[in-house]
Amino acid sequence: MEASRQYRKRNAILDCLRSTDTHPSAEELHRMLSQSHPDISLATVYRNLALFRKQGIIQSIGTVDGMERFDGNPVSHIHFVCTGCSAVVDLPALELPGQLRSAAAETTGGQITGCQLTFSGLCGHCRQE
Amino acid sequence: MEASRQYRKRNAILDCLRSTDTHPSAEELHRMLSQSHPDISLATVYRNLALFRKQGIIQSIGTVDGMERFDGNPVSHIHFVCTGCSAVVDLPALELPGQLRSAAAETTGGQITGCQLTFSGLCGHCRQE
DNA sequence: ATGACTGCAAAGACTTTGCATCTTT
DNA sequence: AAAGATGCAAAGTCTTTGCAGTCAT
Repeated sequence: MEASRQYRKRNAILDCLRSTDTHPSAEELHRMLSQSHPDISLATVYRNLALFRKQGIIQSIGTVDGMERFDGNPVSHIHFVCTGCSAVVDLPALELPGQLRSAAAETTGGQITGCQLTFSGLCGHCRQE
Repeated sequence: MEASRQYRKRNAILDCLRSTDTHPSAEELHRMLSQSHPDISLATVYRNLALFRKQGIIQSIGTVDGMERFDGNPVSHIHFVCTGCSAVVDLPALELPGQLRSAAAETTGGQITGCQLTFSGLCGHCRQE
């Protein structure tokens, strides 16, 4: 399709982020993309990540070890960050009580637009070392 | 007292952080301290914040607008971040259900050492603009 | 003297931006 | 021709670090 050709790299970035659960940084994403798109620029990755976030189709889960980490799933959910290897994993089985969110909304005046819950600790792999 | 003279600035930094509820960045803290300690260096602020955090007597509440923000209260608690002015405030009335934490511990293998919950939205002041 | 803390400036790391180029319409 | 996307390199920010100087023991 002609129309999509203009966005080949943009789409590749989004697809790549969506196809992984490692919550990569821009640089990690760039490294992953380099295999299929050897000429992709790190600046393009940064630019498109910023665009996607502005569009609300991805989310940033904050800074780990000085690097911003991204999640292709824009829906708020709970994460676990390993303090040893900086891995970030989803905890899909857990959910924040809606009551807590509404309590926060009440306290702050009713304008909660986002929330982020992150647990931290040593992952199973790092625990063995 | 002689012994404390060596730590005058270190203590001043900790006191300053503990005496505010604005969750300042290193630079904001430095600005605040400049009034009472005109010769204090930004590097000293950074160095001591890193030390305090390693000691566990303060905590970082993450990066807001590219700058790390600190909390003189080392006990984990819930925060609200304004997406307009980047203000960070405590929500002391709220508490994370212990059940959620234990569920996370179970899922990850029992090694949860920290957690951080942050709500975001527009603060009352920014809402009026 | 020795160990510890600090200021200053340089270095480092991550991210953003300007500009020319290339592609698509 | 016009609009949009990208690569490259430079610039920008926040943070850390090396080193010399100072203070306390």
